[in-house]
Amino acid sequence: MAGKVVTRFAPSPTGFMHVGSVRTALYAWLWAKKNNGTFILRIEDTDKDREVEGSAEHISESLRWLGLTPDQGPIFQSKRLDVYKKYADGLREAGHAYPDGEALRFKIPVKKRYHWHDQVYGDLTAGEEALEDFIILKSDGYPTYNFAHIVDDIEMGVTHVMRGEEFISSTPKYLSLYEALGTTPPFFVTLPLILGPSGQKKLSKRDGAKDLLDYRDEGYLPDAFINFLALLGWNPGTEQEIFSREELKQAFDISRIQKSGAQISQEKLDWINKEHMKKLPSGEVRDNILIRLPPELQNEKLIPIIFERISKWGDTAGMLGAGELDFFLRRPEVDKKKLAYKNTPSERIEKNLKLAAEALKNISENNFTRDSVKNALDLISANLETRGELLHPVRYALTGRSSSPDPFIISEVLGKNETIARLESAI
RNA sequence: GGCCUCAUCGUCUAACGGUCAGGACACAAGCUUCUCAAGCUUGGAAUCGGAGUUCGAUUCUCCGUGAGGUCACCA
Repeated sequence: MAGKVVTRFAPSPTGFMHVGSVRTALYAWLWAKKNNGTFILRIEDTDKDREVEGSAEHISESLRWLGLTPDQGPIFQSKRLDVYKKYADGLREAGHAYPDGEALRFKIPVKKRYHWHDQVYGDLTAGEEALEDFIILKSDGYPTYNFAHIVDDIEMGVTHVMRGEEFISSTPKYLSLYEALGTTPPFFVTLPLILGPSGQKKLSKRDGAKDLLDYRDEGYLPDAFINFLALLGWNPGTEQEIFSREELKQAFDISRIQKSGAQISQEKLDWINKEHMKKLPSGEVRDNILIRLPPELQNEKLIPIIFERISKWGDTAGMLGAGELDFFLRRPEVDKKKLAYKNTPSERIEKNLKLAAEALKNISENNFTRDSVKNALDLISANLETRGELLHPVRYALTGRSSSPDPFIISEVLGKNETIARLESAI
């Protein structure tokens, strides 16, 4: 197509952003970036009754988190009342609008059936039933959405209008307005709905849609979140699923946007997030985990143990909350029955624990590492029927848990003295 | 209800009218392990139904069915 691509994201400031609206923003941003175009943020604040204080800032912050930086904006419609007035006057003078009380109503020139082309849905049609003379300026002087968004899209040179499927049926209104204004409509890029987790309904706040910033606070990576969102209603046509931001810009294409609604899946999001986490430099992993650990657990050695078990930073708190790391903080309570491995008699368990303690005492304090502990214990278990009858009681004595990371690394973290003390306490 | 849109594994999805209907998440089993996690391997799992067009329909057409959207001085 000729000319520069201009897209916009035009939310109304009526609350927080959820996944559905962000996906629209993402696609508009991707398309603009892919084409070296312009991405505009426009706040459609023309309903002062429904407006929620702070939500415009909240929207900007959400976009900032995801790195969907607008090239222009935020532009507030409430500050452009003169523009709408000018257009409205023009329509009125041309006989395309007439007063209705304090309000101004658009006069539908011809009630007819409209056929138009959508970049995603193909040829669409909607009938005269959608065409009643509609309000363009409200009695309070503010324009309606129907009018304001079209004026702005014209004024701002928007080339691709991206929005949800719910706007298909009102498109005849827009087309008749474009006609009356003597303007060629932009490309319509209608996006499939995002469905709530419960079932088949459009995602909404009532349906349990989460505030986007909650995802940030749970410790998802912005690039992973974008990756996940992009794949919800679009696919690259290849089997690649993990995309960097740059790769996404390259690969994204309107022609591969899906028509049917997509249900959001936390599992897939977590998986994608983990895949992105694995690519992070170790310093970043370290910082993100340490910052979520209490002072007593500021230990580098815990990082790989935790990293392996989380799919987002916030899961660290989950592990803490579930007590999975308590044994690093204090000596566990040892239940004698749980010390046993399968049917191994308690005398054998006791003997094995003693052997373990003896062996570990022979390791020097500054060589008390995962490897040396493992070697020492391996020598003992080589003479046993199963490694379990040694390793299970050792692990349980150290942690008080029936499942945990391996006892070697735990020993290293606890240190020689504490490790041996716990073994002896269990004996 | 009128009008509009959509329809492939549980979920996200792939397949110029010709594929054993592919991949991923999730799930299950096995391997590895003392357990957990991770990793590797394997497996089950789908074209909504009925006509038609065609040598051949997931794919094109029609009719059903189902689901969703929309019918404001809300966006």
